[in-house]
Amino acid sequence: MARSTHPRPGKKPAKPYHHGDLRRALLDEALRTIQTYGVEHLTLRTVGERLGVSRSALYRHFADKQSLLATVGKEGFRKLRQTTTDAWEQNGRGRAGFQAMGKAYVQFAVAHPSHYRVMFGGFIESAAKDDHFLAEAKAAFKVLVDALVEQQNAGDIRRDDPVVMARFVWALFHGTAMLVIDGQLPEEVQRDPLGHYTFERLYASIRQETLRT
Amino acid sequence: MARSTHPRPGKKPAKPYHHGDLRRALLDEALRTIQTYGVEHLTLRTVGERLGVSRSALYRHFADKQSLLATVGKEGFRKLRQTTTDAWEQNGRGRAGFQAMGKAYVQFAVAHPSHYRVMFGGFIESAAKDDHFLAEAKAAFKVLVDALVEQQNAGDIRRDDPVVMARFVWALFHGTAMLVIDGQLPEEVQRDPLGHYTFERLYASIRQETLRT
DNA sequence: ACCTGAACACCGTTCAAGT
DNA sequence: ACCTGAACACCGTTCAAGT
Repeated sequence: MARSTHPRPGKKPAKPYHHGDLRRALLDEALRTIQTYGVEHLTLRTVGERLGVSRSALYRHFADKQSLLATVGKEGFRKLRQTTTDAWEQNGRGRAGFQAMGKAYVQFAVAHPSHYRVMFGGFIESAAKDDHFLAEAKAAFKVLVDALVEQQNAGDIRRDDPVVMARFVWALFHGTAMLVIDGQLPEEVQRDPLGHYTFERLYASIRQETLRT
Repeated sequence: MARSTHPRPGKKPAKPYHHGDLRRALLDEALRTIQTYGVEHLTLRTVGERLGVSRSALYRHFADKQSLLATVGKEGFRKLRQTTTDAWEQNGRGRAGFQAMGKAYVQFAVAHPSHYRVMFGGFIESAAKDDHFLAEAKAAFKVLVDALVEQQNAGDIRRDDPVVMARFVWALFHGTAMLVIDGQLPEEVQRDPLGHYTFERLYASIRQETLRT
């Protein structure tokens, strides 16, 4: 553990300067600021100050503010993936699991509106969306595709191209989430994010029609 | 038409200082900057400079940057309303008109992504959303509701609460628009914004089922 | 009534210098 | 290797002063 000589593979020398893990601390503090005050109020100076660190210390760990933001967004996609996966698996998959997944999706956005906006709101310039970011976003989308494929195999829903179906479903979840956190939907809808009606109509549109022979 | 004596008590003295209508010019220039470089690159200084006017001249016409942005957003809702109304009316209403309306909606977002983001992306703080802004947003939504009611009366679609239906449809349009302008959907989808599949599934979910007696 | 110009309190980012 | 502190070129907003 006392190794301080390492060419590349070394990422964390385990012997820090100020913090145990300043990079992690910066990310946490940034997220905290974003959640509390919104992305537009996130300043590197305050983040540094709050950690008792110079405002330029951040540049040891991130290329710039965009890079910090991209990492925050990336971690958002990971959390979103986990919460939707859990909802799907812990609610018996199938139709009930799928509904739980949709609710979990929208609820994530409602619970972390600013974080969700960082992921989708155009704050991260495309130049900053590195491979890790894109991979994480893709993985979150794949959860949806997988859930659809499984329901297709169970004969519950239509056998359309699952990726095309997933985009359709995603648009509905995403649109609902965005409208809710933008305050465009009334209070009542905020309490029941992905409402019964929405899911009923969604499922009606993708379920396997019983063939009339 | 040659009236320079205007209806409402002294708004524009018709005798300007620098520009014929600096307020209008500021809005146009702001929108131009937003469309070209994005909201996050909009600075009052550059807007002023570009119009050959001091950077503080703006404060004669708007309370602050938020107020300018709110007006830009408000005008976006008006344009959106006009384009969707036109699509609906010029395509024979009914199912075809409704599809045209959906396409027009998403196409508006694709053609003016930054403008659309100003309207929905949380750039305008809720304090800045005055009555005019909210009224314009509401009016844009009403177009959708009206189109649904008309289709209900024609017996084409379900007789659910039209406002609830409209929210459902809106979420789908909005989600599609947002995902497209965020680059989350592949190129092909960008060229055909509200794809055939999406509309097919949407209409299947809201159309009036033929009753089997 | 409308606009200017200087001033203020903020930004993100860079870079020589410290340990 | 990691961080500091001063410097730079930017912001939005205010306000006395000009016409």
